[in-house]
Amino acid sequence: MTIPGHQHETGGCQRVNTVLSRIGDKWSVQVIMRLSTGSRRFNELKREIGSVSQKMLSATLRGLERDGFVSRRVTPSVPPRVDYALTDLGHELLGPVGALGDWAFANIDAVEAARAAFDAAQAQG
Amino acid sequence: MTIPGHQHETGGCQRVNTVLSRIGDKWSVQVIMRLSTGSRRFNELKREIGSVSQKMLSATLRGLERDGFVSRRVTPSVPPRVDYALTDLGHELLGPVGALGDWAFANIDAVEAARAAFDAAQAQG
DNA sequence: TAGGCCTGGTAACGAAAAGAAACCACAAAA
DNA sequence: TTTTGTGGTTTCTTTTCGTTACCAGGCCTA
Repeated sequence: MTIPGHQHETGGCQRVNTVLSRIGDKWSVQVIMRLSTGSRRFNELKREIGSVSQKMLSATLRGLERDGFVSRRVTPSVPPRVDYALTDLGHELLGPVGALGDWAFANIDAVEAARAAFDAAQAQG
Repeated sequence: MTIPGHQHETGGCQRVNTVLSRIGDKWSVQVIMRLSTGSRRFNELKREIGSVSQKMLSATLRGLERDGFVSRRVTPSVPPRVDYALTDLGHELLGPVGALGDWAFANIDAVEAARAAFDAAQAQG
């Protein structure tokens, strides 16, 4: 399979998917977008995002760190201080992710209208 | 929060996330990419993707249909024939999704190297 | 005529992941 | 002395995922 205008084909999708699944994770996107304006501490991120649990935030940050998108800097004070920031790779990722976010933002009304129409058709049908 | 170079801010993220989470789903991306070259029947998609279960494929297609990205056309023959195709909105979505896929494809080596380095550091530390 | 295959799904069940809440050590503040 | 805050981990519950079996109903084969 070849996607028109895009150079990769299906064979590479297994490896690419491991990257896309990270980006698709809602917590990862939230974290990346917030770190785009500067580094944050663990609880700063938690407070800003609000609805994320500590467990999922730490797992998300570890995943992003493992993939090389986020750096983790520990200051061994009391209480301990941990700062997270985007790496260069993370900043590059911000380009296509931001474009997707902008598209979603621009088309959210169309999507929500489609949802409402679908739900109405289901309820009536 | 304002993302540099992007016009949306955090307040809209709840609604936008409902769109991004759909894109993040690996089955949705697979389906969208395969439908980019033309319409497919249910079992054509199932055979091409290979690893997807019927349950998840039907759930994915219903979600994409609900969001207005995919159209579903039923031909009441025996056996019944159901064709799925991208809508105009689905084709538009292909742009930013393809860009993200290209970025992931171009940077997969960097990501995998970061993963290997992280795993090695964990095993040794 | 009995059995198996094809279609596009749905129902039931076990496994895996996500989410909520409690707990940790330690120090500063109240 | 009780509370607050740090960055998590552990435990338990709920939600989701994946596998398997099953459906109708006409086709083909033996």
